[in-house]
Amino acid sequence: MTWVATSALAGLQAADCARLDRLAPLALPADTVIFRPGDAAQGYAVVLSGGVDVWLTGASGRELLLYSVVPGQSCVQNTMGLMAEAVYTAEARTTTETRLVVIPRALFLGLLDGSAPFRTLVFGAFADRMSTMLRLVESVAFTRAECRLAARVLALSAAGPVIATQVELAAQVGTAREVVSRRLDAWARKGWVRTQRGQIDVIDRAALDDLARADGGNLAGSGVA
Amino acid sequence: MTWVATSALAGLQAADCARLDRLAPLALPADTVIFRPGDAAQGYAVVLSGGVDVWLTGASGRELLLYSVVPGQSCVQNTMGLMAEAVYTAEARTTTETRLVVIPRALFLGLLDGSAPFRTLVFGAFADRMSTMLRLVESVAFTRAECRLAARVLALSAAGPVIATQVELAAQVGTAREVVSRRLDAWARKGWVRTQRGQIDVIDRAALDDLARADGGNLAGSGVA
DNA sequence: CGGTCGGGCGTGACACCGTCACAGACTTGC
DNA sequence: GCAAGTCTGTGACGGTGTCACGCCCGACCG
Repeated sequence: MTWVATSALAGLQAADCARLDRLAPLALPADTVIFRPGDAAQGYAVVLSGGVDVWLTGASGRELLLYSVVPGQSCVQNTMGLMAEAVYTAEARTTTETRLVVIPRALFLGLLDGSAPFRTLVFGAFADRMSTMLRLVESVAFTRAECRLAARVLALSAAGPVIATQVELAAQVGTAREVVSRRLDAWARKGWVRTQRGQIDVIDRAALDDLARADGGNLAGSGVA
Repeated sequence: MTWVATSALAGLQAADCARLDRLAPLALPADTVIFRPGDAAQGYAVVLSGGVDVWLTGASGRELLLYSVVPGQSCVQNTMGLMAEAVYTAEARTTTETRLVVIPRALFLGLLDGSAPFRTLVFGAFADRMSTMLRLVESVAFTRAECRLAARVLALSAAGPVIATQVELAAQVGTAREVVSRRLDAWARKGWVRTQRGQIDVIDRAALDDLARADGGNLAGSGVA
């Protein structure tokens, strides 16, 4: 039952693995809040199975999906908090039933000092997240909501029809529900999708893909030119 | 002339300091491009004097100031590149005459492995940047351009009148020049600022501060309510 | 079976924003 | 003083965020 052996931490030295294996994984139901803005970091969380979404919430209540943590990954927000005494500014919620291990602060810092492979892992994860955040800034700052929505719908449609309400989609791409409603309606009129309550069937994948790829900066202009 | 002694790296062990001191600082004129999107990271850059701004450029050519590197700090983009083999997605330019030291990849990785204080420094810097990026996402995603502009103008006005063109201000807050023009004009009509070509005098600091603090999410609504 | 309630959805109004196009004003260099 | 380049103002227009409102559907209940 050693969880370490099947995780990304399997490459560590035997002694370190043994220490980690003494930690008991947590089993959390879907939609559990793991931390909220203002909480202090307790430890380094590694997701073993399930999934965790990390959200940013604006003053007006609008939300934006920062990133999704999949099994094997950990949460940057944790890392930040442990390294720089910072406080969470985002909220993390499980998306499904999730098992995760929390490496306590002291053990985490000890491993960072003593284990080169662990350092590589943590640094790499951190750097990856940073690069994700950069792309996020880019898309939010320079891309139209319609393009972000198209990209999101495409991503969600990988496994059959998209099961999501407009409110959920709006939060995921950081826009308002009304915008989702109007865009979906426009796509449906063009025959790109079929919409029902809580579900979207993608019909013309290529059309949505074009939209998602479009810089989004000057679609208005490109229509004219 | 040992630059290390006067830098943030002064706390390292003597042997490491000596190794670092063998590196020759670079002197760069203002407005020099240090790296561009697509470049591979060469080393870990530490700014000794002057300043470096890091910009994101959208497909439409619009720009957004990601962060400013001040003396003593280093550039995350470098760190990312060194740790995760990533390439730059942003552009860095000196703002004034700048002295900086580039720690080559090998030496950087060696220090990371061997020196706990160096690790603390690098991790801390990285975590700080991450937190800056989070705030940036938040402001770009949830705050109106007018509020971001107010905040920026206030920040720049700390040392007397703001010397900047509308194009520069627009890039710094990630909006279009025309928006800057219209907002400044509106503020001027309310008596909050006085504008000249390339210069802005802040008159009513409190008014701008209110604007900058406003969530920006629902100012339209608050005017009505 | 009708009624109520709540969540999901559509839509009009309106202000803000990004883009394009263009014109006037100022600076600089000759 | 003139020309070129830069900085700035402005109108038009479509996309976006917010508010307000009403409809539809499923669930639950008497």
